[in-house]
Amino acid sequence: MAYTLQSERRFPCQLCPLLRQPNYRKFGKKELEFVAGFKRGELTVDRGATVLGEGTRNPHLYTVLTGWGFRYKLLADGRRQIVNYVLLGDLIGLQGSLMGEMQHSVETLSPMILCVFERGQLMSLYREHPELGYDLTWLASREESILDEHLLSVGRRTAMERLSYLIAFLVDRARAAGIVDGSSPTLPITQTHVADTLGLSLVHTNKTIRKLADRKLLRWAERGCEVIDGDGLAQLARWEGNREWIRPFL
Amino acid sequence: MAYTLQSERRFPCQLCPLLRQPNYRKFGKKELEFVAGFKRGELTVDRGATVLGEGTRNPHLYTVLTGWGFRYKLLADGRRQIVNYVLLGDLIGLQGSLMGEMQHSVETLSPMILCVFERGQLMSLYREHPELGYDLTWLASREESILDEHLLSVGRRTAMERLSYLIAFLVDRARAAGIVDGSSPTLPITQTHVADTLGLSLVHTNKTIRKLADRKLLRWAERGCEVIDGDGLAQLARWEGNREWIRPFL
DNA sequence: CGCTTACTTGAGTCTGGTCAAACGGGGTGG
DNA sequence: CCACCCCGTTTGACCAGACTCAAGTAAGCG
Repeated sequence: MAYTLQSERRFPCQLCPLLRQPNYRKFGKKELEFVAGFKRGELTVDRGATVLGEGTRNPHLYTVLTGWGFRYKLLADGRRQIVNYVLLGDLIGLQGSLMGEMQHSVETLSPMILCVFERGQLMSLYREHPELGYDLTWLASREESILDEHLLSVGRRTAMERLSYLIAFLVDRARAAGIVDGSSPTLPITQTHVADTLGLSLVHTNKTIRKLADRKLLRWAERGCEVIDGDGLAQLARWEGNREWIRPFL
Repeated sequence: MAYTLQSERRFPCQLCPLLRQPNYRKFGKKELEFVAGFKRGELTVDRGATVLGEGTRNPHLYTVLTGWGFRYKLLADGRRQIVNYVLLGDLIGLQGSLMGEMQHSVETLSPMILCVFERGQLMSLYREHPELGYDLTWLASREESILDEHLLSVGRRTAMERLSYLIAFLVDRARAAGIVDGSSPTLPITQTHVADTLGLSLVHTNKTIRKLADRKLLRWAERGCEVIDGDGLAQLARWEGNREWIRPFL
């Protein structure tokens, strides 16, 4: 696992790739300057690296600039539950910054570049740029509503519905983030990740995936899920979809 | 279902019962004045009333002054998932205020008195009192970390562990809110609520409750759960407990 | 070439679901 | 005052969705 903290920047804020995404909100000049000053550097990590660990106190906050990752919690005996995924523009470590200690871990699914911020400066953000403070609450609130939906899924949907929901959800987010192309986007996850997200065993997850593959709603590739019919999946899960037009980020 | 919006106030902010709770943070004088100005009135609702409905746009935000309630989501065919409970000092409707439309509903478990705020004035809160804005993010972030734990529970714990966790969790929150007394506090929930929280059927929930009752960890009363050994329950669930010292509120 | 990771598949088991019925308490209309 | 009903709880019988165990294949890598 290689961690690289760069002082020279591949993505100075003024050229931040997030600014070019159509459904990511724009910054005012002053805000952009403030955020640029807030930024401490960039962190590059390999696939499979742990960005933040449960129980730790990390002095940093991160925004995802490229790549995929996931948040999870463990029980003492190793049972794992993935609670959500992180991608372009998502903020990592806010919960730890506010409550002191991380209550979950974050691991990458692909190589990832992160924008690094200083925890300690958070309060000055609220003081000097109330709109950015509002945006942070917005992000936390959005996470909350995603978790509500996941909980509904794991608690009350059948295995088939859960799987359909998850894949539809992920492809929806990837589309909103503008990081997938064309008609059959591919998600960089393994069946083990799917199982640990849905609260199912690996074997049963595999059998459920086969059924959806037989129905031509998706195809399973090496280390990834190729989504053939996202709408069909959403429908099967009775899921309304994320209706999200413009989102903030830091 | 009776809804009563009172203009005369039983709880003027200066005498807010929340100010007397030891683990609820104190307000500065200016903040208190601001919040008092932010307050629009009080709402009194019966047990079983719906405070906020999924899909609606309510111009208000609420803080719980007395009583218990729960947040839930429904699937089209009526399957219900309770995602969390609300009690003293919890903010209801923030998600809807930020994202426009409520993505979940809130129903009461007991008569409830709520403090009513105006959605539209939220931004001025961030501008005039950055610390309060920070506190809102804190609250959203805490909700997020509770949901993470619930997800872990529903996804990866066994029926017995889930039940133990839920009861330990609720009694912990009630204690932190200072709304339960003595050694065997009683939670105002039915077995149907428990089932819909844990993602189990009512029948199986009942059988699991019987087992814990046989082990003398709890006793089931009329419409409620009397908790005999909260620590034993937490241990059985392998749950660490909420370590929360001081919390904010509005 | 051997090792590891990811995916598959079959067989047998078990946790938890469904169906059905019954009980007790509280409220209500006759 | 009583009969009835509804709600919440309880229990038994049976069923099934999901789990565990086990084994095997294919691809990628040092």
